[in-house]
Formats: sequence, C-alpha cells, structure tokens
Amino acid sequence: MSANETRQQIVEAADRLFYERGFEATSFADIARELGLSRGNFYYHFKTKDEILDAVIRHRLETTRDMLDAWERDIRSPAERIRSFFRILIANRTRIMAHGCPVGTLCNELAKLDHAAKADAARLFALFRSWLSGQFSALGRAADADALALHVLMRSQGVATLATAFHDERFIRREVADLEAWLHDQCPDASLPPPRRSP
Amino acid sequence: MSANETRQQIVEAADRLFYERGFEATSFADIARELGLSRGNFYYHFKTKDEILDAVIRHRLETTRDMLDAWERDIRSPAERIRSFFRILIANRTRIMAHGCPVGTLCNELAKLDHAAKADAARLFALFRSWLSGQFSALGRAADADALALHVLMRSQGVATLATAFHDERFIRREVADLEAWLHDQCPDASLPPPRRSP
DNA sequence: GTCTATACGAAGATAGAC
DNA sequence: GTCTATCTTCGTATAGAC
Repeated sequence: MSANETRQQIVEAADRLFYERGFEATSFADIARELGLSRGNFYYHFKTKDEILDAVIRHRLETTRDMLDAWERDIRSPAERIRSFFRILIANRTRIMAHGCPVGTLCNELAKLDHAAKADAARLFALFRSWLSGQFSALGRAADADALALHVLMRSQGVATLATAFHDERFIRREVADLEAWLHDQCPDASLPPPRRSP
Repeated sequence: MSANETRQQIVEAADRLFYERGFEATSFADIARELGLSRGNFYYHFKTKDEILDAVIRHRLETTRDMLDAWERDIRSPAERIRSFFRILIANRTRIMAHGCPVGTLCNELAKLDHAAKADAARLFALFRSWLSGQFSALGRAADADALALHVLMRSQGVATLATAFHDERFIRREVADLEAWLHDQCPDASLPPPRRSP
C-alpha cells in the first residue's frame, strides 16, 4: 500500500468517526482498528491527533467545494440550488438524527475545547455562507445576500440539532417545507414550484 | 461542611464546567480543583461520572422550571413571555458565542457518545417545548402550537450554533429582531411593540 | 466528611526491528 | 511502510487513615 493511499484511508475513517463519535471520543486505536492498522504504523502518517483533525477539515472543505461546484454546474436556477441545500437535511436525515450536522457539531466541540483548529472548522460554515450569498445575489437580493445566507444556515443548524434531540423525521420534513415557502416569499420571481406551507 | 452543601457545590461546578468544556473533556480532577476538594472526597458524594451528569441534568431541569414559572407569574402576555425566551439569546450572548447553547451542545455531545443520559438531556428541550406550546395555545394557536414551539426552539438553536462559529453579536441581534417580527406575524392580535424587520 | 495513597486501564506518543 | 514493544500521562475508581 502506498503512503498516500493509507493516508487517505486514515483521513476518511477519521472523518467518519469524528462525525459519529466526536473528535475527543475517537482514539487513535479506534481509527487504526477500523482499518486493520497497528497504532505504530499510524504515527508514520500522522505525528499527532491534531494533524489528523487538520487533514479531516481540509478533506471536508474539498468535498464540500466539489459538491457546491457540481450544483453550480448542474443546476440552472439559483433558487433550485438553494433548494438542493435544504434537501441535504432530508437526504441525510438518518445520520443527522443520530449524530447531528457534521459541521455544526464539530464547530461546537472545538469551541468548547478552545481548540486551535476551531477557526478552520468554521471555514466550512464560511464556505456554505459565501456560496449561499452568491445564490441570493443572483436572485436579485445582493443588498442583504449575506444576511439571507446566514439565515438559511441558521435554520439548517437548528433543524439538525432538534432532529437529533427529538429523533423526529416529520419535524425535518415540515421545516424543510417551511424553508421552501420562505424562499418563495423572499424571491417570488424565481419560478419555484408551489410551496406547501406550515406551520 | 454538610454533605448536602458539598454535593450542591459539586453539582454547580460540574454544571458550569460541562457547559464550558463539555462533559467528556471535564475530569473529576477539574471539578475537585475548582472547589479545592481532593479527588478522594469526591467519591464520597458521587460514585461515577454518570451520577454527576444525572445530578447536573436534574439541576438544570429545576432551574429551568423555576425560570419558566417566574415568567408565568411575572409576565401577563403570552407573547411577551415568548419574547423573554427570545431575549435569552441576547442576555447570554457572550457565553453563547464562547460555548454555544447549554442544552443543544449537551444533547449533541451525549448523542455522539450514545450516552445513557441522552434522553434525559432531551427532556430539557421538552420542557421548553411544552412551555412554548402552552404560550402559543394561549395566543389562539392551539391547533399548531407544538409545531410553532419546535420552530422557535429550532431557530434559537440555529442562532446559538452560528453565533459560536462566527462570533457575531450583530447576527444574534438581527435574528432576534427577525424572531420578534415572525411572532408578530403569527399572532397579530397579541399587542406586541412594533417589530423591526430584517432580513 | 475529608484526606493521602494507590490500583488500573486507556490514550497519546516514541523506538527500533523487520 | 508496517509491525511489536514500551514509555508517559491522565482519568476513573478504590482503600483506608484521620
């Protein structure tokens, strides 16, 4: 196995375990066991746990950028792109109800630990923020695009947290429908499908 | 010092440290040091860390009930009571930007740990949920009072998470103003002060 | 009730053989 | 590049003196 392949496998396993169990609660042994590696070998690829965290955050930044680029390329309407963002909540509902939002929960954990990487983790939010802001600008809301982007992020985070606490899939679907209705109110010219409203 | 006094001091110190650093990241030694106690003495009061967690959650349930009871007693209008809930975000903004929402972050952490107490922690949310639901019922929205309560909780959680990630006090104030405008739209008869709207 | 001393295991990290 | 063995630190938990 080449160094890069093993390294990549470590990052992907750490990414999953940091999400499912949290950063602190995941040990080197956990990641190594997952891959059938010895702990010793581990240190050939990463000297410290913080190095793995940095690599995981970079990996998440890359995959997130790829996802947003794909939406930018494949979806014509900015409103439909924003809807794709809403729909993450439904597509990932099972994992969200079990482990929360990968971005929000990591930022919260690193904030409590006052960890050096907490600002890096917040860049994941910043990535969504600037992308969403761009979509709202394209919808003619350049003046308050950033505030609208933060508002959307805020609601997605709230839905994730409550969905985890209450394990309630209907709540997720209701709030996504409400987000779509909200989007329609914000940008009535964007030719969205007719929204269902609740509450 | 009586057993009950010491026990109460332990619970209060643990409550604060669990909030500021997280449950897992807080050790017995941390709590003991905070109070000038020896670790040995500690075990006279609590046998395991999970016992402390249970006591902390019970303590939070009590103080939360006290706060809601006081609002119920001191504030006439249900809409004004709901506004008091919104205003927690502003009153506690400094601690929220540093450590997030005490309820949301605890529920998230316990969910990741798949901890036995995660359902107990969710009862803190349930307490706010049923109280908010009661206020919306009193405002004539009995039919969808629970959905409205969850919606309010959802937005408060989202605001807390993003405020932590971005350390943005103006964002908090803007979203609280938006919540007040939303409340006014939901219950136009409730004689609220004129809301500022944004975004 | 509070203390000191200590057992035990887990986790981060290193050294050196293959 | 991967392994085993080992070191060190820390955290939970216990025993027993005062």
